[in-house]
Amino acid sequence: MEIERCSCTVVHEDVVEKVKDMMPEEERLYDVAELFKVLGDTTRIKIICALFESEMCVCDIADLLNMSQSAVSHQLRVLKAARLVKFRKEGKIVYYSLDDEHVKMIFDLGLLHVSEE
Amino acid sequence: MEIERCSCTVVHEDVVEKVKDMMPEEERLYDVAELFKVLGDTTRIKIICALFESEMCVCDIADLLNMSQSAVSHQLRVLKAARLVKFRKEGKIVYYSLDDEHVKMIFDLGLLHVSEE
DNA sequence: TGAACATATGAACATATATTCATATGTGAG
DNA sequence: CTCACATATGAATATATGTTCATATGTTCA
Repeated sequence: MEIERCSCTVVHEDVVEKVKDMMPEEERLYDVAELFKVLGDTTRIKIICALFESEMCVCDIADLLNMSQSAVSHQLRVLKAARLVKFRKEGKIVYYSLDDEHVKMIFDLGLLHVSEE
Repeated sequence: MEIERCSCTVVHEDVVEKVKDMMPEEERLYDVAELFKVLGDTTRIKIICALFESEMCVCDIADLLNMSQSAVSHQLRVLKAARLVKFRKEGKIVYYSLDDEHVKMIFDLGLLHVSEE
């Protein structure tokens, strides 16, 4: 028993077929969405934006954003999982920096989009 | 009475100051995060990806993604609010297409990032 | 005008997620 | 070894958000 999803009778089947062939794999699309989801949070965008300028330790970031150390650490974890930031340890201090060159480009394009008009 | 946000004593004040000067306005960062949040959903990414290939009506999209017309319409509303898609009406059919050239570039960079290794 | 249909929308519900709080881990200094 | 400190993490809570269901809007055609 099939669930009726599209009640419309006039579907442009040729278009749908053509598009279906061109669509990347489901998993790829999921991963891309996941990446943008990570970028889609004010706190994380601020962290990334800060790291454009300089590597920073967790305390620096917490101080800059006026947030708790814990909250920052949690978000750095998410950024790290998305391979957006990397870190180096110097004694007990952990310095975070950007892991990727694309991020700057993606961010700039995003900024451009929201800045238009 | 001030809430203690960063309990750390060793903050690199010079770095924090320098970064603070370089940070875009709070509002801009909020908008950028908002844009990526819109891109950060599987359904919406699929819709955008489909529209790379061709304009489509709501029914086409619902059929392609095997989703309800209502769910698709709700998501198109979000995409429209973010100025990512535009539409034209032809009788009772509404055709959606991409509103922006950046989106393709942003998407491709995202795809590149998640495709690496 | 009225029926059929494509799309939009509001409310409700279920799920995801960001921050807080408490605490654990790991490192350097004495 | 022990204390102080920078960071990480788990559980809990509050909030945001995607989909469904029911229904409204608007257009075409008879």
